[in-house]
Parts: sequence; structure tokens; C-alpha cells
Amino acid sequence: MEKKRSDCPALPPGWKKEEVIRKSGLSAGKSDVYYYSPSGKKFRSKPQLSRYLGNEVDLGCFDFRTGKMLPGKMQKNKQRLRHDLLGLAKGGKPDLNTALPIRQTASIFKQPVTKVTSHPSNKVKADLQRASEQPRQLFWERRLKGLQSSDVSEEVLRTMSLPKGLQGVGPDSSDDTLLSAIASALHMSSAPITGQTTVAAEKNPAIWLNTSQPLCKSFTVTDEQIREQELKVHQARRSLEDALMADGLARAAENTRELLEGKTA
DNA sequence: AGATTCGGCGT
DNA sequence: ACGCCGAATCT
Repeated sequence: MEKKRSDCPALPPGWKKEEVIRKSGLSAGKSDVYYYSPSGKKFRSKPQLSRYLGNEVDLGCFDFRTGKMLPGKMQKNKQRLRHDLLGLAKGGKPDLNTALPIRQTASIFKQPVTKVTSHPSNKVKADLQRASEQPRQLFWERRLKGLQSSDVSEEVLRTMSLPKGLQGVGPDSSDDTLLSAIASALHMSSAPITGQTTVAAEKNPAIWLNTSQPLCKSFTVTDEQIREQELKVHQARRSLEDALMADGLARAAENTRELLEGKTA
């Protein structure tokens, strides 16, 4: 029997994929695909995998047989949406495999998810409130160390840099942790980000730290910097717009192609 | 008991 | 045609 366990880049680190060829019987020559969790548990179907991974990973466009995220096989919008809603209404458990959007990033970002559709009446799940104002550990931001944005299937996308004027406070004031700390501070509350305003916090952060502010020395922002940032945002929105447009066109082309194939079949 | 393997139901 | 999972078989 062929036992090739290979890494599966579309899944969290440590997951392995295995393909076993059937060697006898009516189905000889066909193959079965299995996955192994980092702890070694075996999985033999996509539903089983979904149940286990829960909301950690969206397997909506995960192809169990190949182990890859396939962008082509995504939403059959109308049908799937209706299917999900009906299923939900009947009191069935949400199908984690195809469920409507759930934020996939680390749970530190308690932000609502905006579902962008072609309809004007976009709904936003709003459950701020409870997300804020819980006790926090002193240096909890250290857990953000090493977080990086990455593509659904592949590697790190790109890094960002911070203005020179921003400096960390406390242990591990490395630059990437500082960036994550500030980013999550911006995500978690609408309160202004001032950094640690007391000078005492720099000398003895364990005592004087303001836990609702990022581990960052206080700083000033110039009008010039604000204008630069606004420009970046405009450019980013522009690229997003282009990307969405391109995706829409591609999807439309795909749909018409399917229609034509249906007629000749 | 646990792992492996193929059948066969349901979509 | 194929995904999924029961159950027979193997170790």
C-alpha cells in the first residue's frame, strides 16, 4: 500500500494529506483521500473535517480530494444563499462548510462582518458591546507577535511598516508586535488611540500601564501624515474596486459558459 | 481494539 | 460520477 503523507498548505500547519489507491474489488483503481490533524487524528470526509475545524477555517472552497482551495468552485450565489437560509430557519445547525460569512481572522478582532452584495440592503451583524471592556492581561499584545496577513491558500502577502515616531513600551517592543498591537487597538474600540500617556509607564509598565491602550509610547500625528494616509486609503479602495469589478466579470463569463454547456449537453 | 479497505447508498 | 460512511476484514 502506498503511504505518502504530504503537507497540506491550504490547512493550518501540521495537517497532512494522504491518498490511498484501491487495489482490488469493483472500485479498484479509485482512490480515497484522508487527512491527519497535527495530533494524528484521521479524517475521511469533508463534513467530518468541517465539524472538527469549526470556524477556524472556512472550507467553503476547499476541495477535499485535491486538498487545495479552488477559486473557481465558489458560490453558486442564488441557490446556496437560499439553501443556507432555509436550513437555518428550519432550526438545523448551520452548515459550517457553506455557512454565511464569519470573520476568519483571529478572534481579537471583534468586528462585524459586512457582506457586500449587489443589493442595496446590506445587513451587518452587530454585536459590539460585549466585545469591549473585559479585563485584559498586562502584556496581552505579546500574543500578537508574528501575526501576518496571508493568502487563503498560500504564504505571507506583504508586510507593513510604521512611522519612526511610534515606539513600543514594555517587554518585547519589537516592531511587528507594535504594529499588531496598534492594528488591533484600532479594531477593538472606537476610542482614540493615544498610546501610554504617563511617563511612568515607560519606566515601570507593569505598574502604570493603561491596559486599554496599546503598548506604545504617546505620539503626535501631523496633518501631513493624515493626508498621506488618506491618499493610501484612496488608492487601496481603488484597487479593491478594480479587483471586485474583474471578479464580477469573470463570474459572469463563467455563468454564461455554464449555460451554453447546458444547452449542448 | 484499532486500522485498513471496499461496497454501496444518496445526491 | 462521486462523496461519504458503514461495516467486513486484517493486524
